[in-house]
Amino acid sequence: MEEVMSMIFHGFKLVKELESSLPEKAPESLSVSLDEIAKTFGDANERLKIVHGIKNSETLLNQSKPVMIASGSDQMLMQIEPDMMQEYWSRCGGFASSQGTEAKIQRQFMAVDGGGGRNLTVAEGSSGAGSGSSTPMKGRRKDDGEEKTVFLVAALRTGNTDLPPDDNHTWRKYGQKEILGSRFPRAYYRCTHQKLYNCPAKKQVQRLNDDPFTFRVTYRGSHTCHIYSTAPTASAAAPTVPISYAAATTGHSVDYGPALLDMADTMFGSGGIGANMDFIFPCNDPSQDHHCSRRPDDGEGDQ
DNA sequence: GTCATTTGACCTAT
DNA sequence: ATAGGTCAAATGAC
Repeated sequence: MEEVMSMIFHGFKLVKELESSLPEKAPESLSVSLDEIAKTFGDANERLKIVHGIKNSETLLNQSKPVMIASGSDQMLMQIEPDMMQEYWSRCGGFASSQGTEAKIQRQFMAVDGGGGRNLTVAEGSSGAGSGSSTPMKGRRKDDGEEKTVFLVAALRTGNTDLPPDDNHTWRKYGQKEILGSRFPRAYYRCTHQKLYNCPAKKQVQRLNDDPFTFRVTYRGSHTCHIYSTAPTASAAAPTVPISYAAATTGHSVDYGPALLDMADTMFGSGGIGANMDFIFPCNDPSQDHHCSRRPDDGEGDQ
């Protein structure tokens, strides 16, 4: 299994390298790079199937509820189980939204995919690249050009089901509102360190109408805080839920196999889109600024 | 006492 | 006018 993980992370590394050199990439060279990336994930996929005796990844999707990740700007795409989400959170310490070059790469893959791939979800809106504005304006509308990333995240099925999975950032709830046409209210969170570090990161959490066990989590803005904290996500309302526990209590598989398989499948194995690595492994990207991911023993509030 | 959550009011975009 | 997003006082937990 570690070998598969290694292959997949190597694939991500290749994607990152491609991303950074994209502007000056010749078409031939680009094609070679894409082939290499596709082969890496394809190999990982095949290896997974061998290791887990998997014949048809579709059946896995019926066994474990995935997490969908989408970009509000570019209508995309990813489906990952909660434990995988935790994995990349922990590796990257945060998330970032697409903009600029990454968005271009993404669109290229959208074209390759033809838009007919399975496991796709369409994110709301079509807002452009984020402005990162921290203008203290009340009641600003959701599609005002600020960057936005949408996740569909499986809720816990036992314990406190009101909590979305931990995302390695600390949030303070500042509002809740009934939304027209929605059975469930939308909760508004901002970064715990908003005041102290003027961190503009925010997120909204809302249950889906047709699936109360799935949260739609919308992230806006980037973390600019450079502090770690211990408070649990979305909630000081409950004790910190260990990552593994969160995954286990969802009733979903805690085995990386199916998750990685599907990830690879989605991206490359079955016409997936896949170049949106910045949604999934945004780390090492100097243009992104998430530094306030959680660390076990540091308490830092803003009040 | 400190800090997070709740919730009604307010502000702004549509 | 309405809906979505935010503020801030009240409240509760620790």
